[in-house]
Amino acid sequence: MLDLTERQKAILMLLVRDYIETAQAIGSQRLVERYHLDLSPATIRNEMVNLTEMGYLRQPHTSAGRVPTEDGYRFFVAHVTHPELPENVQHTISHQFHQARPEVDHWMSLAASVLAQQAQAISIVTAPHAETARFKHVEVISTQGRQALMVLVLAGGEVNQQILSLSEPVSQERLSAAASRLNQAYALRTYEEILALPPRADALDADISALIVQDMRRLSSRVAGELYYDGLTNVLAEPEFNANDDARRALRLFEERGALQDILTQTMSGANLGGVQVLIGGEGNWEDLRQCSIVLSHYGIPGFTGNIGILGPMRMPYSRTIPTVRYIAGLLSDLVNDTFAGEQTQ
Amino acid sequence: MLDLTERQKAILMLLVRDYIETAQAIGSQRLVERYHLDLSPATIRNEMVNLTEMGYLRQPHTSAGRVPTEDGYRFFVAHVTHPELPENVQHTISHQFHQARPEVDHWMSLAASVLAQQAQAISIVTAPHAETARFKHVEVISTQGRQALMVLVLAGGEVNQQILSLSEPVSQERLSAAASRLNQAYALRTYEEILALPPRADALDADISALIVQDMRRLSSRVAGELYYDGLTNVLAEPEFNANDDARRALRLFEERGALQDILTQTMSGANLGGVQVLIGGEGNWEDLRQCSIVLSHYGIPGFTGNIGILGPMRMPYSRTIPTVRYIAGLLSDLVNDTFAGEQTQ
DNA sequence: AATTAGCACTCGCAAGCAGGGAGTGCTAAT
DNA sequence: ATTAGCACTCCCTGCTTGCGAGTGCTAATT
Repeated sequence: MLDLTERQKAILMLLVRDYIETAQAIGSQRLVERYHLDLSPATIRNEMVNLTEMGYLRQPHTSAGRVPTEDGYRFFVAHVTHPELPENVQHTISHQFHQARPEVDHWMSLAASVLAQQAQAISIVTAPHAETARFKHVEVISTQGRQALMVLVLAGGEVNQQILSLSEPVSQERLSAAASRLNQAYALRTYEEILALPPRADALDADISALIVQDMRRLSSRVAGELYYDGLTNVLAEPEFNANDDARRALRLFEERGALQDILTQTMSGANLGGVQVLIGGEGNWEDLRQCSIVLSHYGIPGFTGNIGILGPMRMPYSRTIPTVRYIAGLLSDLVNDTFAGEQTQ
Repeated sequence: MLDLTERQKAILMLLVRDYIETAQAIGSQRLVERYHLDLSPATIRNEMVNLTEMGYLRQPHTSAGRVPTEDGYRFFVAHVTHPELPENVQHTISHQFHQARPEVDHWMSLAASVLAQQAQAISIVTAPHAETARFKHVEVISTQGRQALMVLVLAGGEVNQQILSLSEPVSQERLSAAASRLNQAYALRTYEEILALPPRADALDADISALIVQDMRRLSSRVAGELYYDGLTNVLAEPEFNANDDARRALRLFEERGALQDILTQTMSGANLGGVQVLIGGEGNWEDLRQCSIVLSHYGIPGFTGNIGILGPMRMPYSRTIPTVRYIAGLLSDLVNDTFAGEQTQ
């Protein structure tokens, strides 16, 4: 990447651009014609040989045009200018967006749906997730006999419900009283802080408390909130995924959510809030993504963030996708900021 | 369907069975050989002509074997015996199932995943949903400034969270007091009953109350609880969906959840609790499902039910799928019964 | 020394064609 | 009523062929 001449760079950029548009191997003559280059095809060919040797291009077969390699795409993404999204697109998106009902999960699925539609690919959105879970509120509701439903709300609005099996039937009054005592005692504490407190004297309180701690521990260990996605069918239309079981393997990521968690963690670990990360061809780590790219960004406020991104074919219109992801991430950040900022900085 | 001779019926059943296994047009000779019929291929051919005229079979092209029509599948499903699931499969399933964590949403996604894996198709599960929403509990949690998070719990355990924008900042104490008053006043009422009560005197109470009613109205109008599904990639492996955009159209149903709601409503409206409904080829109503079949069942207890089912190619091993759906529906019913039965009958 | 024209060569792809095979419908014999 | 026999249909496969886009190399040009 260091030793590319200006001309090589120009050729590479044009070629990748053209290939992204047309999905066909690009030949020297075609390149000269489409972009009115002041060079002969033969010269282009010589440079193509160089670029191929350097690993930026490859030939699907002898006597075919050139196609970008993963490194070729990486170079392209690193050097292409990502324009601001056009005004009218920004308006369309923000308009769709402000029709959201005031439920957090509706925001998320709306963001997923708008992004999928804009990018014509699979969108990935995770709900905002607090880095350290803090207790906000618990409610225990008797359902029948020894069963009760525990609703645990964390600071930041994550809600978790769970069935609680008691050793004997307990009245709603006693359950409410216990919840109220715990609310008092645990307000805004982490599960570690709760564990450090003296154990609850009352047996019922202790049971509920144990479940709270177990729940909070599990939520703390998660790296992201609930997953939303949309646009699966967009990607099935792409030529590289037709009749190809690479597509199946990539889609299976969504069914084994663990894998996706891994990817999110590893990719976003070093990223700062505004930055968009691009993961091309699985980067050698994820075999199932060999044909795919992922464009990912954080959103939110420090300590309370989610992820938003796109999964599509490696041949993806990055110069459009990246600004789109960035723009919608910005909208979500604003939303989180308006709604939750106070709580985290208290 | 009335006027089929025993022999015609036997031929039709065998042919459908064979086609489901092999996905290839079935010829007369093949049928005789595989099933050692005591008839000549010519006789079979004559009967095939009849069955074709009656609309149970068709030829992909002249001089090819026969393939079932939608009516052919319907006949098959109506007349095939659905054996009990083998003991060991039952054990496997119920074992996987009892490892569920005690959260309702985990049950649902586990059911979806187990079913998808067993049937090698797309599973559909909706969370249990009360026919009439009854208020159980509300909690209002201040987040920052004028924003608050309202958590509404319905009898039956459906939980809904929503952002509440107040006209001015309100302390957590006042919010809790208001919630407590409303909990007292609205316990186990429907939204119609709440509307019939005298309006709340306090302005804050009235605001929250309005949101509760709005939320409950929306939840009441829904026909099913939250949707879970799994196994999308199973179906992409089927030959009829390769490089075929019918597959895309069918999968898009999951992204436009409205369509799926329609299907659930219309299909299950008349069905009783144990009964499994089979929807073949979209039944003429859903163009997008022309190539697909859906096997659906209710589960739950009267007044508090969900749906569970399978979407797969029309060429589906019904005699396995149907018992599997039935069995898992039974498991879910037991679970709902154990956890929530008391509440609904109170 | 860099660029380019010229050219032989490679290889995928589509079209065309032949042969085989599975399966059919019809007719006549059983 | 059933079946053997048979001509016919049509898909599928493999093979050949020609075409075209594109390459790499060499020698000429600037």
